[in-house]
Amino acid sequence: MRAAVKITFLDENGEKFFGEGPCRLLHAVEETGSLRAAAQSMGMAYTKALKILKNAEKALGFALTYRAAGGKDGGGSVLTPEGKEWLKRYEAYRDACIQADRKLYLEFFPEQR
Amino acid sequence: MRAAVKITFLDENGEKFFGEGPCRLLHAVEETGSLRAAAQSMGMAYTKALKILKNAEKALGFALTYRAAGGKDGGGSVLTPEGKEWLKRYEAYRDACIQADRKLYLEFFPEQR
DNA sequence: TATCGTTATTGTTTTAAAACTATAACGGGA
DNA sequence: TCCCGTTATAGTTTTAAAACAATAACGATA
Repeated sequence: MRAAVKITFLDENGEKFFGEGPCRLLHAVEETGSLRAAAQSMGMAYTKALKILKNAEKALGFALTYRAAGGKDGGGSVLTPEGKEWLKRYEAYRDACIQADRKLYLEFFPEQR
Repeated sequence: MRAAVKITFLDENGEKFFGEGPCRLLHAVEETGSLRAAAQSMGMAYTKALKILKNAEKALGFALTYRAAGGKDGGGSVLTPEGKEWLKRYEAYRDACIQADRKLYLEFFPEQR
């Protein structure tokens, strides 16, 4: 038995717009340079990946990725500077929460390992 | 914008078996004395409520409720002593996590609210 | 101007969770 | 022995999310 902690960001309407899914998606975009390839690498439909990004960018008020169609290789997607910064802060906060909650777990459930 | 933290307990197979839903359900059972009435008060199907309890009890290895059919009022459900104790510890741990994570939020996102 | 692999949009199909329905069994008490 | 409202179980129907499919537009390059 163990406890899992999940951090999710909500907009002013209480709607989720960022969590582990979008986080992993952004990393995949960084690695592949393409939203389509990123979605595919996660076993996610492209339409869903695009929806996730548009939704998050709308809530945040800035672009997480710069997406371009056309060009020599057909186009592609890259993280914006703001996107990189947001991703870093999200992960730092998430990890701090996980660490803090794990410590609390040992206090509240000392008999569990 | 705000961050929400969700605490979930997983069994050895990584399957969720306890979180806010089951927690609220147990409180409703305490208040109503009936699993059926508890489910109804939450707008939840009885079959789902029963499934939740059986699943959690199996993972924990002890009964959260004592359920009886028949008798003067048709029967009913009450929390076992172990169920009350588990509920109390879950809520205490959950609240400690929420408080710790809220404090961290102010550190990592000081410009928000 | 034709080609390429993207981004973007729309509509359909699958799928899995939840809700719903029906029915049996329980067991005190009238 | 019958009645009551509950627990318990099995099967069906709804519903919402996700996956899938099809198509248009983009724009640098040859």
